[in-house]
Amino acid sequence: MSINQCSSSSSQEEWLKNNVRDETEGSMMFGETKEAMFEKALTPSDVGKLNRLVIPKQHAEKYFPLDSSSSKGLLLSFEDESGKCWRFRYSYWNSSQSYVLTKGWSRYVKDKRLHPGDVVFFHRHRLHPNRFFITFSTRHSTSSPPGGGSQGENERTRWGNSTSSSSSSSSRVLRLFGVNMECQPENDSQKPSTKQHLFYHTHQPSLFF
Amino acid sequence: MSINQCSSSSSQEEWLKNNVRDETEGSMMFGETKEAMFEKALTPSDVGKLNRLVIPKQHAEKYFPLDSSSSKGLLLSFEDESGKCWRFRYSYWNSSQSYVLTKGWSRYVKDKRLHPGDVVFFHRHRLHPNRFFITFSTRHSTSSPPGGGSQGENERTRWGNSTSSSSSSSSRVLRLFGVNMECQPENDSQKPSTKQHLFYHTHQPSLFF
DNA sequence: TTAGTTACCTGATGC
DNA sequence: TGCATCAGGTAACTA
Repeated sequence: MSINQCSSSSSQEEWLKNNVRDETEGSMMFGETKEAMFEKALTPSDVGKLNRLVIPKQHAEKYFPLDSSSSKGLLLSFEDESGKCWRFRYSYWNSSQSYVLTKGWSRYVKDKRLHPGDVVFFHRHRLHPNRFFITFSTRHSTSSPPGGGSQGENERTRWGNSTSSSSSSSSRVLRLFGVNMECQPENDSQKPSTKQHLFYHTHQPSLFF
Repeated sequence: MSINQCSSSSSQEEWLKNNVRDETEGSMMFGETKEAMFEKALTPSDVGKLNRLVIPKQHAEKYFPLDSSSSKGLLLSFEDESGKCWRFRYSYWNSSQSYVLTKGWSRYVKDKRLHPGDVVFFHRHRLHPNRFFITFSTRHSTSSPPGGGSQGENERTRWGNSTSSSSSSSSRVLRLFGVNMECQPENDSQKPSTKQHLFYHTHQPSLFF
């Protein structure tokens, strides 16, 4: 049913090569392999109980077009900074005239501890445009998680209070890390151990492009 | 499409004979004619806006098995305490791995004024296992309906606060009455005039087995 | 337009 | 513990 699939055949070496960092400031260059599609500053609804991410229409129609054969929605796969595969149901809601990621999205939000104001980035492979990538940056990086659960501490981009749903020019960042190239068949295995609602702490470095 | 049909050919006498009461306490005996299948204490969702009854999987698979030819669901018919026929759509929801009664269920809930904690009983005919019966008991029987609409006043079983979805041992009850053996083609004719939410009043004796 | 119906989805829970 | 179940939801279609 899904057109794109997270590749599970790539060697770790290949993946590292593909993800070599590029620190060109103010651009969305990713060496030769990745191309930025768009990013979105997360709204409270995007990380709340609605379990869905609204994708700005302009980007959705450009990068994830739905034709009549996929009017019921698609299953899209995205690799995260560790190479892990996340599958999201993608569809169009007639009632709100919006494109959304639904099933699977809430698991991602929880796993990454995303909060309003955090930004998610969507990229694709230059040579294989159906191979997608997702990463994020946290809005604030000064506070720490109470349990010391932080897995990294790189300071990164600062984001203003803008609530605009997308932008494509203020990105810096770009780092390397994370190595597991396995592609889990499903993402059910990662549940956060607590249900704390501590906003705006940095949880992961999440820097990889 | 429906396999079972409420019988409309039985004489009233036959029906009365079949429903002779059996007051054996603590058992689910029903004379010679009816066999208890299962019962369920209704949850708020079972009587709320979701318009569906979740049937515990063990009972569903035992008594209402769905094969490939009925994967789209079945129309099941049940006779109530008055001999009236109720038809419910019965199907399996892949997403939640649950068996449910959908279409028709909300009409039954409204007609019988069912509330959370009330218990519905499902039985079948010993000699004709495709002939099903449904009845219920109210959780509390001390208060009266506001409009004085009670059609009977037999005190019955008391139910604890158990929220377990099913049980098969705590039943007493068993009475006789009600006589109409006609099987209405559809149940659209009985809509309650109000949407009151007065919990736990006894509405009907609903005792007939 | 609304209510009813179908078919999705998810968190909590218990084993 | 992971997994199966189910109570409680949502979105879309339709009459």
